[in-house]
Amino acid sequence: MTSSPQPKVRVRRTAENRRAEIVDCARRIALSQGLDHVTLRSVADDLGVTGGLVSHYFPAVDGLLAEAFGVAAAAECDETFAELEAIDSSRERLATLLQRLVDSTRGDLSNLWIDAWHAAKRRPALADEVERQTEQWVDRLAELLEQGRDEGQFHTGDPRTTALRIMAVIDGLSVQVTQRGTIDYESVAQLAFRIAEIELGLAPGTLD
Amino acid sequence: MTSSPQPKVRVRRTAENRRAEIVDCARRIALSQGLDHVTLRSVADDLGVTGGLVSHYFPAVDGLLAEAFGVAAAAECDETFAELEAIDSSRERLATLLQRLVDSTRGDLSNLWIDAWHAAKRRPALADEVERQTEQWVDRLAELLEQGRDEGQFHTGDPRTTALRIMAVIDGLSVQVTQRGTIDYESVAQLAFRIAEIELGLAPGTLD
DNA sequence: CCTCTTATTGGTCACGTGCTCAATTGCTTG
DNA sequence: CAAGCAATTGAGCACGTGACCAATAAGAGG
Repeated sequence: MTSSPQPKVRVRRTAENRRAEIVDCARRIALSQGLDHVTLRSVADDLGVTGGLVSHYFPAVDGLLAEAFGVAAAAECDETFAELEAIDSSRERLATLLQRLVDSTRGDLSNLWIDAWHAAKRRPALADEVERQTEQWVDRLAELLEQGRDEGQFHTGDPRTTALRIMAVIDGLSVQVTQRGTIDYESVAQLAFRIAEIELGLAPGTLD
Repeated sequence: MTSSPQPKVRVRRTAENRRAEIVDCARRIALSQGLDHVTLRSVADDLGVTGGLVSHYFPAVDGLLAEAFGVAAAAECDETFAELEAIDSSRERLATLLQRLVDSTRGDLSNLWIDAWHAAKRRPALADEVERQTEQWVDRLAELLEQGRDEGQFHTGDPRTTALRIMAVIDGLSVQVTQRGTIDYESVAQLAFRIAEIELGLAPGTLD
């Protein structure tokens, strides 16, 4: 029994919807298979459309990669800080933040960031987005620290510098988890808490 | 004036020599243009030979990448620790080591490590080499710390854990310098010294 | 109902990648 | 000097990539 030649059912969407769908698909692929696997054809195939259509919305892949990375990174950042709003104490907000960033199940995101650091060298749009998302994390963390300082819970000279340092440790941690899995992970994860405590003049163990 | 058809002057080398030459060329390209640019043809062209010849010595590029990265990383590690041998005090040895790792002119190496972290996901041989080189750094640093502890200069529980943490900060620093250049670099660089001092029970500023 | 915009197709092009292989040619050894 | 081994060539294959473009049809507006 041969199927009768199916008359192409073209689903025609609004430009807005289609574009969003493409970005979301790219984001999903980036998180599950790596940023390298986000390609005109992989996205098109996944969506059941033509490569040319993806090209229509994103004349250069660079733009698609940038946007896919952007939404993925921004989503994590937004979610994380949204969770914190329910917490009263600045100290506990920071503790929760670190706890989340140190979670070894964050592997997908860690991998994504490493992919982005690597690919950004030859993709200007992605490089811009990486910088933007990095700024976002540092700024919001610095804001949290400043708030805690104003409440008298933290003692830090420049909140931004401290935020920068904490994020640098998180980056090192990302490398750790992607390269060696969870081996030796605890040892390094504790470093994040320790450095935060020291930078903020807190007693050891305050943030665990 | 057209040059007369040069009768192919084939330079025929011993297998050993040629192999070493190939690896060295790959290393050079990896450091100057990134690991991605190390390809059968790029190496072959640089050497004035055929792609097939490179393939002859390295049946799979994975192996070539691994070896190129290996020699580059090992060279830095060896040189670094060789420099330290002339120094008497463990404390000064560590200070010099950190000073060197924190140097922002280390950009080529930082880039190489990031390339390697990224590519290792799909290249088993490279992944092994990355692990090996990482071990190498951690082990030798741990050895230095242990020695210092025996001399009564450092106070650390587990030297290996401390070494792991210091190297994690260096990794974070590598990301910093490759992504944002030297902006905010000093702030993060100091973190390396600070964390080392704290882990080893040294007074702040001892290592600068 | 007709028209016009544009989302969408399908096919193609040029390029770079890793890898293969038979055919050469230089060197070494008997 | 002859023979054989192995370094080296040169050409080609299969594949995946980003990009391009003319043709088509769905939907919106007059």
